[in-house]
Amino acid sequence: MAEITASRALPIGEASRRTGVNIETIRYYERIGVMADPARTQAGHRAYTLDQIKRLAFIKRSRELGFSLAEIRALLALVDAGGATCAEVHHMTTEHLANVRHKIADLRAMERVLKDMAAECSRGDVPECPIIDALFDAGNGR
Amino acid sequence: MAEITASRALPIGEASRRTGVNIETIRYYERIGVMADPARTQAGHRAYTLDQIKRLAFIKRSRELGFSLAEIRALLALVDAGGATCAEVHHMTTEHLANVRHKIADLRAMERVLKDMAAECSRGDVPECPIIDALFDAGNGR
DNA sequence: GTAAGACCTGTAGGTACTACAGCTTCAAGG
DNA sequence: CCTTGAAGCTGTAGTACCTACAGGTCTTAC
Repeated sequence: MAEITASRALPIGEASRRTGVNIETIRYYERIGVMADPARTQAGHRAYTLDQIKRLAFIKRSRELGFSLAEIRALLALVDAGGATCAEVHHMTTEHLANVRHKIADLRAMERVLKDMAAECSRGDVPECPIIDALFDAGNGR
Repeated sequence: MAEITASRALPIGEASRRTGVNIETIRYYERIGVMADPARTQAGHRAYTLDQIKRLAFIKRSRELGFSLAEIRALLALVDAGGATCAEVHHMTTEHLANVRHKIADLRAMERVLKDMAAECSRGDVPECPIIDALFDAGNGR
């Protein structure tokens, strides 16, 4: 539907549908300056070009990969400056990758402890619980 | 210092030092009702008992394991009610564990994609970057 | 006595949204 | 032509979990 290039300016609802980004979120991105202000119709409705929708999709994709809006802003600035060298982008990506790996390590440490705690629990209908004890004692044990 | 049991009421700074919880955070926990209001000195300074400090350590430990404050509130309510059955606590823990594992899976998916993107990048001093392309195209490709 | 440090309250900011309220505009049917 | 419902608009407030002031009081050590 509306695959013909003639459809130059799309309303926000269509932008949302095409990118999967919530309408309120699109307006939020505009407010904080991650998305440039789009053109407006006479009535004041936002009118998006296909390029702007591509940009929105870029943001979405980057968010899905865990980039912060600040990082995305920097990536887009690199793209816009034209002088986005591959090396710079690579640097940002590997930094972010290190971040993600750090988070994974943290979560895996949590996972281990939670698993062990749960394993020691009788699941019984009794008031004594080794999980609660563990939660209390770890603070003490230090 | 002050290791003798006679030290019954400790100021907030000492509570912070003993638990590793930031002073402002302790006050925040009090404000939102996760920590009960402590006794006060004549001057209005907070005076913590060792039990309250244990409770604070419990919250810290639980936060480190990724429990939300809402979950911690529920855990503490179970403890306080006295009827904290092991089964209930076990249920909350395994639910949270599932949550943690889900997050790990998400992050690992991110990690894979980021790693692959970075690997395809020449790191060169050139404006064409496969990372940027990937970020733009994935949104399109759907 | 005084000066540094610890404590107090209350408010604002940060991140990334989401959800209203209360209004205007557009599109289609009767 | 008019109405109705969907979609759009602005602006504000709420979510989670803190953190960081500002501007004051109190305690402690010299």
